[in-house]
Amino acid sequence: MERGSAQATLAVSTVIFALRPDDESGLKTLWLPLVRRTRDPHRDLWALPGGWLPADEELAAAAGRTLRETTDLSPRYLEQLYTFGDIDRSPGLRVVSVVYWALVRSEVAERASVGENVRWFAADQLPPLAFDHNRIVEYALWRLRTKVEYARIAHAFLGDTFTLAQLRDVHEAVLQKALDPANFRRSMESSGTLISTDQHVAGARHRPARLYRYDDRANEHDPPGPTR
Amino acid sequence: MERGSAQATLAVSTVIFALRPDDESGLKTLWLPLVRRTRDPHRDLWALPGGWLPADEELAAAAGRTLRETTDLSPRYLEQLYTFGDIDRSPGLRVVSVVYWALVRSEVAERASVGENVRWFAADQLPPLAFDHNRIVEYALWRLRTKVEYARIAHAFLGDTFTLAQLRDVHEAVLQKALDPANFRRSMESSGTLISTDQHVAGARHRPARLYRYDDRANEHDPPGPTR
DNA sequence: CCAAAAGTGTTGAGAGTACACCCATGC
DNA sequence: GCATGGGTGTACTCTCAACACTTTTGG
Repeated sequence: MERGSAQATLAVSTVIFALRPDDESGLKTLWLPLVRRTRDPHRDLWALPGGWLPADEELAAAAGRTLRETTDLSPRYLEQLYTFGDIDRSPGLRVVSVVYWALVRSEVAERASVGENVRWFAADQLPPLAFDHNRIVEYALWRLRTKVEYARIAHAFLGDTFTLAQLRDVHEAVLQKALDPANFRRSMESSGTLISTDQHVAGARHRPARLYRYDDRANEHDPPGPTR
Repeated sequence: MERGSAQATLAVSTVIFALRPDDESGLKTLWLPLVRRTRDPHRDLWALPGGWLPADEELAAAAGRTLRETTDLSPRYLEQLYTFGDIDRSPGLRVVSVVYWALVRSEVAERASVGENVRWFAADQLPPLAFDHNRIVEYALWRLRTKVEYARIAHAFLGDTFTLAQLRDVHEAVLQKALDPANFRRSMESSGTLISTDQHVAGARHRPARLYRYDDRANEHDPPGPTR
């Protein structure tokens, strides 16, 4: 097996999700940051953050780095999504992109740096993007919504402690449907991933809500993923 | 974004599963073909079939081609598994491998070509393999066993028509546990992926079993995968 | 008739859903 | 008090596992 002369080029891109209140409805929806391309191909179109893979950098590290470079944020969740490598996905050059998807904290994303060439978009109202990036985002959205282990995912959008209402808000925003508060409480309590604290949130004109914490030990068991 | 000088090299490998009766127990178990490395690194160790990615070949096509080259078989199922790219996974050279997993027909795999440098191994009794290939196979096994849409997968191991007992055998071999025939029948019948034929299999000293066919239309709906 | 697997019926446990209802707070 | 969301109780449906039972063949 000798390495052939004609080679494909390796890139790493990241789909970064955050939860932000919609400007009009106020409901929380999924947003993601895109970067404006400053050169051809697809100059001036919006695209996923990413870049060529340096030979001395791990794949996930490259994804996390481009995430920090474009948003000044650190990922709370980062996972490989898929590798896209269609021959004609980039004009002229054969580019194979290993795509990651990441979740970042909502509140932090509010004050995240946005410049002329970085902008946040509502995930389901994207303009036409460069390359096959619309398809990639669609697939990332599908993966997010059909992911079984919601526990880690929902937690990635929240702070260290949170109320069940906040957690339910996250689930509702991701799943795009209302959840019964009573049943949601029970299913969370029986999932074994939550630790109830003694703290409560006062200040609202109703009964104070108890604060919960995520149980990190819940991760130690099952995940037989590719990275161990 | 200029392409850096130091580049990683792209390879495509495939984990190929077939169902064969174990030599001793006679029970069906998962087997996979490996190729012996004829050069360094890891000369003489067994490894997954694969090779460098030609710039003019699609990823899945490269996976299917190496499958045919090593086994003379055509894949009945082929899906991208994961992309492995740890810096130190190959000594000396930075290699990023896009790994696919495939299923082939059991009976056909029986008479598949095996030479000095190709051999079939029981999937859960592998020797130490080259590179990180043990880890890759482990992950492929996990994906196979936790895959939700068993319909397509189990069908990939069978012929065009099959009895419910044969289909149940496949499920039992993959899941490594016995299934209740009555309940299995009902769950299959209600899944909407089977078409019952009027044919029956005679010759056994018990009631003849009806033959079923897989309903290809069942695939047209849901799959929002990365490839459309 | 007998063994063996095909195929049917029935039951109970558990998960998920809908919804009525009580609790504690700010105003 | 009253509105509001936090939190509890309960009944209903549906899925699934367990298993008794009937059917149809070969020997």
